[in-house]
Amino acid sequence: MVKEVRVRFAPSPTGYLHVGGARTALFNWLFARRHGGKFILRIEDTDFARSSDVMAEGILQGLHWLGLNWDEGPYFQSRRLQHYRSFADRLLEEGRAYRCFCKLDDNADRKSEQLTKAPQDDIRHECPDFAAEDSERRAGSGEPFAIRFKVPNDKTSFKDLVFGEIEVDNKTLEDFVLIRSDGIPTYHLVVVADDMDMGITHVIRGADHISNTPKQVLLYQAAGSPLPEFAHLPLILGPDKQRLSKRHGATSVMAYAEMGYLPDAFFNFLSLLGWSPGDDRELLNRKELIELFSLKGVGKANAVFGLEKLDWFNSQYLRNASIDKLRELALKELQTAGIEVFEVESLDSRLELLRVRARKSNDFSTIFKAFFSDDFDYDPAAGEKFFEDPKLKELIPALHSLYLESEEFTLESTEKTLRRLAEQKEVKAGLLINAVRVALTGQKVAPGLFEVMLVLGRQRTIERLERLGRYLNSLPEK
RNA sequence: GUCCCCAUCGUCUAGACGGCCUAGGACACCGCGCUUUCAAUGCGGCAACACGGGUUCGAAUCCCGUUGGGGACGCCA
Repeated sequence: MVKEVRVRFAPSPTGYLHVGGARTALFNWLFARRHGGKFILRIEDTDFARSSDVMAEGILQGLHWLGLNWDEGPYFQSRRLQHYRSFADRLLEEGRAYRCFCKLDDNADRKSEQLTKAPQDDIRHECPDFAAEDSERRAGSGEPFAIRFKVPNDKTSFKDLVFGEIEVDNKTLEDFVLIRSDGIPTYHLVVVADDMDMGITHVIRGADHISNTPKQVLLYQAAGSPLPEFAHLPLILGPDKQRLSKRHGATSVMAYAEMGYLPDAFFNFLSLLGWSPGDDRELLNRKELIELFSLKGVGKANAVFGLEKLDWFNSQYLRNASIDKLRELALKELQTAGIEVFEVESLDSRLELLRVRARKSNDFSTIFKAFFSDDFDYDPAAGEKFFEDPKLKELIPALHSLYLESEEFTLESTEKTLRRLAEQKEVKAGLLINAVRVALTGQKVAPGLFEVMLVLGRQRTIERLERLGRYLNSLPEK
């Protein structure tokens, strides 16, 4: 019997769930589902200063939105502090770690210093590894200390399922801190302790953790524990190939939810960032994705997060959504926008007309507002372009009365009526069509005009023509 | 600066064993058709193996170097 696959997503609640984190969570989820394993959620909140419950909540919300349900957790590291202490104490006893009595301030600016400092071969921590008795004595006297791991003089390597064999000389590793002087464990210690405790079989995370991995490998070895499999995912960059940041616009997953992207579309799009099924398929639902997912399909090169294709995916999902789903989406969007929808009973026919044209669900409350509410404005640019002709002042009322009086109101009849009028008045049908389009939809682009009429109904069509008539008359003479 | 990693169209990518690649698909873009507009759709087009050396009968695929990019170097995660 093969060991059950157990993977985890371990965000730190110091920010929202961002695109990169979501992709990591997504791959972990896919991998777990593919292998019938467990997807575990763990909140890495040992940085008390920067962590917050609000952020943790936001991350959970983002995962929910994407449909990334977890099987265990969320575990909060802040509630497991005792656990980590004993791990560190054991390393201390075994002489694999030592107390560091350096003053905190001495190290505060270490980072900036390091970047400007001349190259140095050995970046090993300067704090002496005191003799055991000495160390005990100082600790006993209440002197504050941190616990550092004693990096052995050797080389450390591990196999990465994506990047292959990676080896570093331990000389390039500092004696990193395991327990801070305030007693709180650091990242390296807690990840390893938890991953061991939770029986994580595959550590799937961003490539920014590659250079952290040797330190963690050392910890596994010190603990005498077998290594999990590691799989590092290439990073997601902004269009300028720089690390994705607020400069690039929205990086929070929930921001995409608010912009009107569908979770399924976002899910699909994200799945293809850094991974490929190996063939040309792109529109893949969750079930297919689960079946197809493999770490072998993960590429090594960083990927740029580009919005055009996301938009395309979204429009595809909008187009293919069931009418029930579409209605739910539109209603929700219109509600949040504070738009009161007329004739909800006949909503579906309008949605069917719009679905191929919609790119985001926000479109329903913006460019397609006139299909749901009588309270809409003419797009100024559209008016400028199509209301110019003075003949319209006569034509629109004429059309209005024709529609009012005609017996039928069908696709054919409405078109015939309009075209005949244009012919009689010796104007191009386009003149009327364009103006009427703006009258009915407020926009210069819309679905086929006569379909729009039908879907709005005779009554509304007439009312809107009337409205345009009044509007034209209110316009100052040229 | 040091260490690690990466490198196919503008973007996402296909490309197990080197020959099936005059490098495929998708998005975007540009034409044409359809058409009352836009979208959709049909057809067509533009567009890449970073560079230089090897290895080989043969390299996008292997090796080395160069250049470029990214990541990591915290008592952050």
